Amino acid sequence: MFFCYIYRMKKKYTIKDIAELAGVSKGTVDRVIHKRGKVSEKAFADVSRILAEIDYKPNLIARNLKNNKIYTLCVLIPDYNLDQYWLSCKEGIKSVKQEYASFDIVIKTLLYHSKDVDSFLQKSNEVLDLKPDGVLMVPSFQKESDTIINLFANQNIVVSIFNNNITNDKIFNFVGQDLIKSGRIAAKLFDLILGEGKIAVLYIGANYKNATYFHEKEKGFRAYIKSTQTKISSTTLTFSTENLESEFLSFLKNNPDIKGLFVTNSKTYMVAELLEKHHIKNLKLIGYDLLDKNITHLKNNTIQFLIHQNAKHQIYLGLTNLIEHFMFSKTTPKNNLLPINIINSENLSSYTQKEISYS
Amino acid sequence: MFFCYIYRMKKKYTIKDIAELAGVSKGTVDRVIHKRGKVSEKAFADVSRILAEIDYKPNLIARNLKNNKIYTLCVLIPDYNLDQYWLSCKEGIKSVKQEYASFDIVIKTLLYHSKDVDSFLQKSNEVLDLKPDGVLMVPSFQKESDTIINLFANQNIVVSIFNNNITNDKIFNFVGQDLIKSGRIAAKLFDLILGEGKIAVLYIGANYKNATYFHEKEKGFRAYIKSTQTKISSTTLTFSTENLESEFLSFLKNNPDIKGLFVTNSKTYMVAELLEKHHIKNLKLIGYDLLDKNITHLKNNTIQFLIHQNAKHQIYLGLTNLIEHFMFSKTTPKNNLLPINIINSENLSSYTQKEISYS
DNA sequence: CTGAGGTATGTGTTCGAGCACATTTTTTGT
DNA sequence: ACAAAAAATGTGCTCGAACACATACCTCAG
Repeated sequence: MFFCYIYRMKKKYTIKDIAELAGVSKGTVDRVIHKRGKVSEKAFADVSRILAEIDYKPNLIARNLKNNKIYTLCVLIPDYNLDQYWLSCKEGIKSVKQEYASFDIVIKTLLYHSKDVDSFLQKSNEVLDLKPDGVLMVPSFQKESDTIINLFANQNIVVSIFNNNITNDKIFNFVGQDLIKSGRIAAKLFDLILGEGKIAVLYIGANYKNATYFHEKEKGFRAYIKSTQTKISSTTLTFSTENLESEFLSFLKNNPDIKGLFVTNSKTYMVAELLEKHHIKNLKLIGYDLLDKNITHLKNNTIQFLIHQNAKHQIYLGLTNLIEHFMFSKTTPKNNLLPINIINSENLSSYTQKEISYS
Repeated sequence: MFFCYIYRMKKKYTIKDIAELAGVSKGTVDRVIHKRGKVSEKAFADVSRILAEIDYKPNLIARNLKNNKIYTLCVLIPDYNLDQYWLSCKEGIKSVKQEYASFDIVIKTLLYHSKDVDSFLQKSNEVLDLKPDGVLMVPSFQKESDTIINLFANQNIVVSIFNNNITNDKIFNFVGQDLIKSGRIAAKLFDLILGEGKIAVLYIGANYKNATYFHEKEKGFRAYIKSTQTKISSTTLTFSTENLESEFLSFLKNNPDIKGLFVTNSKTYMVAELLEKHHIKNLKLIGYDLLDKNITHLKNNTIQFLIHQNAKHQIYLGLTNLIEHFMFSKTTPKNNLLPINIINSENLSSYTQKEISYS
C-alpha cells in the first residue's frame, strides 16, 4: 500500500492513508488538517497524532490543481524607457513569464516616472483598480509608498518591494542589497588597487527623493576607511547631470590630489566619458551596474570595477517568491539580501551571457 | 466558459476546451498532442491547427499529478569528509531536499575517494544497482567517467555532471564555470592591484588525475597576459602538500622578484599559513573557494581575493535541473556556465549568509 | 418517546492530463 | 454484399486535496 517495491521506496502518505490509519473518513482528516472544527476531541487527537507521527506533508501538486485559481500580480516600477538602470527589469519580468507560462499567472507591469510623485500615485491607484493578488514595487517615494502599501494591505493585496527598503510591517518580502556593505566594498577595492590617496565619492543626477539610497553607500565607504588603518581618504560631491562637465572638470583642477572616483549609481559612464574626452588618465573609477555604456568603459579600462546590483535578478526573485507563496504556500525570508558582485572586464561576460547551447 | 469575469482574465485552455473547439473528443486531442497515432489526417490537422492557434500549454500541475511517480536521483561526488572543497555540496543537497520535501523525490548520496579510481568505479556500480531515474556526478576520472556515463545511458538513467566538464554526448546537462575565464580573472586582478611584476602560478597537492582542470586556469592566466599590454608576467610551479613548506620557501628565496601568488585550487590557505608563519609581507595572494580557512586569511588580508566556484550552487542547480526535467519536462541549457564571483573581505559576507529573518 | 436541532462523520465531485478500454466507423477480402 | 479486421474516436476512471452536501449520531425539550 505505502511501498513501491520496484524501487523499494516509500511513497508519500495521502489523506486517504491517514483516514484509514486513524479509522475515520478523509473528510474528518481534512477538517483536522485545516482546523475547520466540527470534529470530536477523540477524532482530532487520533488524527493529529498520526499526522505528527508520519510527518505528513500535503501533496502541493494536488492542492494546487484543486485550487485552480488565476493569480494576478502587478509590477510597479520606474519607467525603464527613461532610465537604463531599470531596463534589465524588463528582461527579469520576461523570464518569469516564460518560466511560469504553463501556470495560470498574469503579470501586469505599470511604469511610473521615477521623479514624479503624482505619476507614482496615479499608477498605484491603477494597481488598486486591477485588484491583483500581489504587488511587487520599488518604493521610490518613502512617505507615499508607506501610505500606498497600507492601502494595498487593506485590500488583502500581498506587497513585496525590491531595490530599496523601507520599514513597513505589512511588507511580505524585500529583495535587495546591503548598501552599506556595497559602499565598503568600493572602499576596499580602492584600498587594494591604490594603496593610498584621496577618493571622490560622487552623486550624479541626485535630485532623487530617495537620497538615503546613496547616502548608505557613502556611509559604508567612510565606515571602511574609519575601521581599517588604510591610507585612503575621501571627499563627497553632488553633481547634476546638466552641469556635470564644467563642474566636474573644475573640481578636478582644484583637487589635483584625487586618485580615485566612486560614482554611487549607474551614471558612472558619464564620468568615464568625460575622462576619455579630456584624456585624463591615472584616475581609478569604480561605479555601479552593467549598463551597456558602463560595460564599454569597463572593457576599455576607463572603469576598473562595477558593482552589480542585478536589478534583473532582484525583480525575478521578488516575483517568484510571490508566485511560490501563492501557488505552494512557500515561506520566504522577509529580507532577501543578494550577493554583491564585483565585476571587472574579465568576469563580466560570465554575468551577462544568457543561456548557453540548449542542444 | 474561458473567461473568469471577476478578474476579466482568460483562463488557460484545457484539453476539453480544445476538444470542443475541434469538434472531437479529448481522447483524440490527447493522441494528437502526444503523437500517439490512430488519428485521421483530418482530425490531426484540425486539432493541430487549434493547438497552434491558441498556443496551448498543458497544465503541468495536472500532468504531474497524474504521472504520480517517485523519482530517484543519485549524487556521485568525492567524499566531502576528506576534502573541505566538497563540503558545501552537502548543504546544497540539503537545500534541494528541503525545497522538494513535499514532492515524491528521493536523493541518495554516494561518496567516492577523489584520488582512488577503484572507489569511483565501485560507487558507480552501486548507483547502477539503485536504478535511479537520474544521476548527478563529478567526473573526476576522465576515461572511467566516460565509460560509466555510457553504462548509465544504456540503463536509461539521465546523467548530469558538474564542477568539471568532459565531452560525452549522452550528458544531459553540465553545471560549472569557464575555467579559462577564471584564470583570466585572476590575471586581471593582479594587473589591477600590482600594475607590474612576476606572479607564480601554483598547483598544490596536484597528484590529481584531472590536471586539465588546473591547466585550464593557467591557460587563461597566460592568455590574459598575452592579449593585453600588461607588465605582469608569470611562472608555473607544482607542489605536493607534503613538501610544500620547504619547497615553497626555497622557491621564494631563489625568486625574490615574485610579487604575487596565484593558487589554482582551494588549498590557498596552505600558502597563506606559510606567509604568515614566516612573516612574508608584500606578496599578493589570490586563490579559490570560500573554505573556512581561506576565509580567515581573506579577512586578515593575507589573501587579497578568492574566486568563488560555488560548488554548493553548482550541485543545487544540477539537481533542480534534473528534478524539473522529470517533473515538468523543463528544458535546460546543455551547458550551464555560472558567474565567476570575485570575493574580497568586504563582499564575502553577502555570499556566506544563509537566510535572513523569516519573521 | 419522538422529533427538532445541533454536532460529528462520511460521500461524492471537482480540478486537467493521461491512458486503458469501449465503441463506432472505415477498410479489406471473399 | 457481408463479415472480419483495422483504424478512428469516445468514455470513464485515476492521481490527491478540497469542499459542498448528505447522512449518521446525540441531546434535550415537549
